[in-house]
Amino acid sequence: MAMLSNLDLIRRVPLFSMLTGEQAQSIADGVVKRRFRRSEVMVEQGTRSNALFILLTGRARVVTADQRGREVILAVLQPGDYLGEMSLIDGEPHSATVRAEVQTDALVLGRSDFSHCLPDGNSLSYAIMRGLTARLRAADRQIESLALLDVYGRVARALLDMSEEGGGYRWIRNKVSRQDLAKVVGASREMVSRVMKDLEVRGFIETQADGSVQLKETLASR
Amino acid sequence: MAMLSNLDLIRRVPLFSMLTGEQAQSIADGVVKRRFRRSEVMVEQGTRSNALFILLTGRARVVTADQRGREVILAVLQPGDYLGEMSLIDGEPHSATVRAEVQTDALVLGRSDFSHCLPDGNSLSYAIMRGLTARLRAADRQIESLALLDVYGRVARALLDMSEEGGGYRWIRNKVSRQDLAKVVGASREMVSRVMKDLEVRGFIETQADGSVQLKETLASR
DNA sequence: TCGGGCACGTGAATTGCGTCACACTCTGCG
DNA sequence: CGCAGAGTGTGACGCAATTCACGTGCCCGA
Repeated sequence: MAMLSNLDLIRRVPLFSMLTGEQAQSIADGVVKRRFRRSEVMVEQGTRSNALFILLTGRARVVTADQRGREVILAVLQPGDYLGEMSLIDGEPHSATVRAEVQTDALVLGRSDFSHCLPDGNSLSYAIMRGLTARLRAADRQIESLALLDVYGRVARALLDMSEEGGGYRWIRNKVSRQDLAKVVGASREMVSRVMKDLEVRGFIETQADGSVQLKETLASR
Repeated sequence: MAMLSNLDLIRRVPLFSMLTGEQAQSIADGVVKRRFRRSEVMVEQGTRSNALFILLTGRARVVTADQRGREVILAVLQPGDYLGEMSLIDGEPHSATVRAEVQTDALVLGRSDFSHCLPDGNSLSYAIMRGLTARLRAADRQIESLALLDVYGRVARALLDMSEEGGGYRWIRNKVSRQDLAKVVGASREMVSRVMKDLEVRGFIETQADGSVQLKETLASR
């Protein structure tokens, strides 16, 4: 490809197709082009890179992995796709790792340049965006659970997710039926029953008389 | 609860907490309060309701179900949570059904009132919002697959999702390794191998010499 | 008050799927 | 050219999890 100015590059990106000339120029001034080698990590789960990456060429893979190294592919990004926006919107660390599958070029747009394209920090639409990214993070986590964990692990994780802090312990206040829990973790009612009995016998959880459940510290480990 | 004006109600909703008095009043004028009975359907998968619902009291459950009626619970909504925004943002039908678990009151905000709180239709932030909702739809669908389908079904669905129209057939152009496909559908490499061989033998798919794959019409049925 | 849902426990039979082990075919590269 | 490494087919085996078939307690409305 011939040597192109940043402005020319931006004009080829669908994400920016609606910008006026002035806006496009402003983006162009803030943008840097960067090349990633095959299998190079573009952003890493758990870290922050404070930038938006827009793929120009190549291909990248969004993955999460458990501690044993087993991977789940959440998405494959093509030229025109972008990444890193969730972390910019809510300020949390990246929820997944992105690795270049082949040599790929990307535009890098820093946090400050990106954020003055966003709606006002306390507007309704910004609140909606935050809500969407929160749900997307939860959804990706759920996909990982379903793909990598057995019913034991999924039930334990679901219990942790539903619980809230209170008096030094984690609690689940409103009683959840095992039937419904089964529909959350994608397992049979009977299996959830057996797993929860087991968790109780082993002392990981304790259901009170009023139906609420107390979670022991040790549950998080498994 | 005492009889409250719309404006008072809105002031209690976190989603609207940042609005100025003027903006809040404008929302208050456009909003209607509606009561749903226990187990009443608030929005139905596949339809459009062109409104944003904000829970005031009660509880609602977001579910998808397959044709055999087996359900997956994607989320449980509490007072302050909202629903219907994805359909308003991208104009597509609802991707899930929401049912009230108990009697619940909700504010209903019509499309037109909602949309002039959104960023300009052709702004960058709006493009980002569309991108987020698209990924959320895909993620929810993937959760449903993992929870309800066996490896056969998940592989078939993944192939359909990756394919694109071309010359009367659906095609997958860039060769996908079975190894990677396994990481997408959450199964073992060996199992994906066996399934794909089976799909080939039964005439659902046909891999060409160049590595691309042709999908037969009949695949969609299974 | 009684009966009929509805959520729940539990055992036994069944199976889908992961794991292991091994042989085979490519492709790129020294 | 030949070797190494990566992706792949395939059978055997074991186990995790669904399915089926019960019996149980409980709440609620007639």
